[in-house]
Amino acid sequence: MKPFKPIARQKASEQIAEQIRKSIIDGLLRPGQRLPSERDLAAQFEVTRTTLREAMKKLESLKLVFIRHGDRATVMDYMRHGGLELLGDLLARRDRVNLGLLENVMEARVVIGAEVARLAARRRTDEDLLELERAVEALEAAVDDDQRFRELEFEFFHVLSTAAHNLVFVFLLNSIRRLYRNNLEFFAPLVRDPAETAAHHRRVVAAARAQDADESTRLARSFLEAGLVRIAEARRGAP
Amino acid sequence: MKPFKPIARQKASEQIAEQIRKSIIDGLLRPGQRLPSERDLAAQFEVTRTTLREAMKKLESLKLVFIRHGDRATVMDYMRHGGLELLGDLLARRDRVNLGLLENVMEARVVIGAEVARLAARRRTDEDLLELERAVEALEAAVDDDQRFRELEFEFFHVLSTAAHNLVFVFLLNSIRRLYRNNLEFFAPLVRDPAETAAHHRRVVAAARAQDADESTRLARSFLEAGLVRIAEARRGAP
DNA sequence: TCATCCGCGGTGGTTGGACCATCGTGCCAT
DNA sequence: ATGGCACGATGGTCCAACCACCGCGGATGA
Repeated sequence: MKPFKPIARQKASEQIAEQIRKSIIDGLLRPGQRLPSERDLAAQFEVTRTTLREAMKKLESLKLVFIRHGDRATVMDYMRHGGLELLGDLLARRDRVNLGLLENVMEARVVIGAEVARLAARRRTDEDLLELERAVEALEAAVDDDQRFRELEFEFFHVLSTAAHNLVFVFLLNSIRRLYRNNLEFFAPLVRDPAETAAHHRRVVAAARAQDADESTRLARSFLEAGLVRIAEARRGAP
Repeated sequence: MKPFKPIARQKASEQIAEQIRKSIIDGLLRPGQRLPSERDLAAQFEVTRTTLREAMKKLESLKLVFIRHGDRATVMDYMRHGGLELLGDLLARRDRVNLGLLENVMEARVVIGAEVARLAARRRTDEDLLELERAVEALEAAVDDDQRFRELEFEFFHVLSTAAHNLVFVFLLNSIRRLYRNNLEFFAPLVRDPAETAAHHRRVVAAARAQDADESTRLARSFLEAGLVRIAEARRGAP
């Protein structure tokens, strides 16, 4: 199908940020530890301070380092300050941790998805309902194109979270979606028959139409829990 | 007690990022719209490109703009790509939205907190239990110092999420904690009697000790739902 | 005529070097 | 002992130039 994938052009500052990020996540750089000065680091990486600084700003926004004018950067404890953006990095490590983490993601997805389905059924406006219909119809029309189907399923979840009228869940699902997109290989066990999936989502929309919150919750929960089980099985299958 | 609070020194790049960020969030800059070139923007803000660029990188990491080498930055749709970091900005707007958003946050907090309590009761190791005891004891010892009590309660939640052995919830609560810390005024309705709070958390620890997941969930849920009610009441009280 | 190639202007990415602002420290005067 | 000051280290900003990439339109050739 698509034997080639786009090459990853990476900016110098990105590469530097990545090196330091890995060092922190792998524990080589410990919380509280102070990094060398920007001038020193720039010399070590053989780039200008400008470029080095861009990398540092990135790490700062990930809450991996704390930067203060007049003092050197110090490593932060990402277990206490890190956000969901770190999941991608943690997932990509090829050791034992990642499969368990994958299960963790699905675990969270279950409770979040169930709640979103509940709220959507309870709060959806007529307009939301139209959007849901539209989204699920698009889904049904794309059962033969895996890649397109996947994108449309993302779209469906977004519409659903919008119908739930809770921005927190919208943003939460944005983060999870990004994680999913960037790590399709890992989430492969989740894919199931598109037609079956579309039929399920159709039932969720029906529950939303009927404003049946309990049914909507139940549907979403069972669907997502099935995914969790698949991930867990895949984990035990190849640990 | 503490009549003075630290002044907020703000870097030029921060101020610029903030201006653009607000323009995007307020809808003045719409998704898909292309920003002026870095050179133009730098001239408009009367700073160097270096500084302007730092601001742009910040916006990029917030998923508010998309930057590509050789082309101008384009505004992204934060409803589709934004993460939890945006909640702070959305909350701070003084119009009607923020109180509803506050309720949304607590709503999410309820389901997340309940699940964390459930998992913690089920998975806590003996070591986790020791940490929980330690955390709740520290809490009980600080019932007279509101500020310290608040910090220790954050610590308790962190320990609890660690005991749940699911990194997703750890990071999730990190984000919520940051939001809470940066917007204490808004969350004021949540504060209740420290002794009462400590007693409740003590019961959660007891449930974790007994590995009684249902009881743990019930406790956390009722506690957090009470908070949600307070927020909702405050909203109706002063809309 | 049409498709391909190529160059050019606009734009983000990087460089090098200078200067400003802030922090911590230790010396000094009071 | 206390407060003020000078100094060195370090992050923040400035400046000017050049490199790398994108889009497009005109030149080229079948």
